Amino acid sequence: MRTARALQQTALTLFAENGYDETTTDEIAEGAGVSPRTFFRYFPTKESVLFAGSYGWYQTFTEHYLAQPASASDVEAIHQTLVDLAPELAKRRKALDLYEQAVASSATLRGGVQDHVQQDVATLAAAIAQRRGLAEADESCTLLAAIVLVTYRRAVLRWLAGPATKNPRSVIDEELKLLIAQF
Amino acid sequence: MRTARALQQTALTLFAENGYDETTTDEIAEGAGVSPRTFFRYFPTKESVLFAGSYGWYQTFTEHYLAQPASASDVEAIHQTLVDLAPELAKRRKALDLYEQAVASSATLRGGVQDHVQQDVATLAAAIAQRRGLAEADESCTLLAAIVLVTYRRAVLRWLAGPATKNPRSVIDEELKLLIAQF
DNA sequence: TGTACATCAGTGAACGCGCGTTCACTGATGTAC
DNA sequence: TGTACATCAGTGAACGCGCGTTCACTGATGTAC
Repeated sequence: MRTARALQQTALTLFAENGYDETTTDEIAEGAGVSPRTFFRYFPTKESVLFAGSYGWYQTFTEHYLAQPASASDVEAIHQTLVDLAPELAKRRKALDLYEQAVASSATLRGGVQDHVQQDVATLAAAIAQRRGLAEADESCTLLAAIVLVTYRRAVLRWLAGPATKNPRSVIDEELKLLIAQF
Repeated sequence: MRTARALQQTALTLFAENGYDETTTDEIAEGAGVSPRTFFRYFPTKESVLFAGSYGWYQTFTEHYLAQPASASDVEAIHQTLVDLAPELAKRRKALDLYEQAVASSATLRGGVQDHVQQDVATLAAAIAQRRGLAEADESCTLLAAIVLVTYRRAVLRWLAGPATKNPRSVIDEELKLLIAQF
């Protein structure tokens, strides 16, 4: 497992520095101090080394979301949940920054990200449905989930683009405010 | 140019039928009745054969959008514009259907689509800014553009999933209604 | 009308490259008795 | 304490595959004069 971690770290750094397409699996293996063949012992594809271990975020989202007071509207509850989780986000800033640099470097990766986002939309939609007292997510829940994720992702990218000292909370507040003001 | 068209048509059909990753450039060339080498005379990459010629939509969008009455809100004006262009959309249903089947078959393609969507977001944001009397798009314009495109893409996919006889307008109306009801 | 030349769509062959697979191996660590 | 065996991380070599490139060519069509 130490080797797997080393491969992931090396890959993340090289992808961010030199670009995903410009980085070969051989280079990653070399950087991690193992033979080229060993890479494929741990990761079935080149892409999977980047996405491994990026789960769990939206599970904790669901927990916090369902704990919001019933008096809050859906959008208010989502907003408050994102604010609750902002400190957690701040902790992961460095890794997220490398990750987004890697993603920015390659259309292939953006495809993979999109697939993960679709998963997250489904998770979020299920949480919204549950809070609304529905058995399962309908089109309305899914639409809201998709919109929220677009907005949230924008907030994260804007936060990463700014100074490292800035709190993510203020960007999240601002983005949500912009969202509500559209209607 | 006849050859280019033949390659595009063949590619679209093969991608939709057998999947993008499972289709080789050699097969496309063979289907179009030319040698394998000829494919790369017309398209620099395999991906580009799918995206070639999918421009212009958002230019006509901008025209119609700016012609909406000033009394309409941004969202109302966008809604009306999409309704205006619905017949145009209906005409292209067959091609769009194949295109979306192809996209659904491959993560690589979804990456390319995402890049095009980002272009469209910028175009749309510029149009919104213009209608608002701004010199250039600010964060608010870009956010609205991104949200609208997510919503519109959902509408198109839902329309394609339904019976071929159905008018896209009703799905667009419904989706926009769902959007507004969230706030 | 005929000759010379230019242009341009399409071809053939060979190759580089990087991902991912297959098969058989080494060498360290642990476990049974 | 020592021997036999199992397990498992990591390796080496060779290969298939498909994208995309490079270089030199053919053969049809058009144009100049």
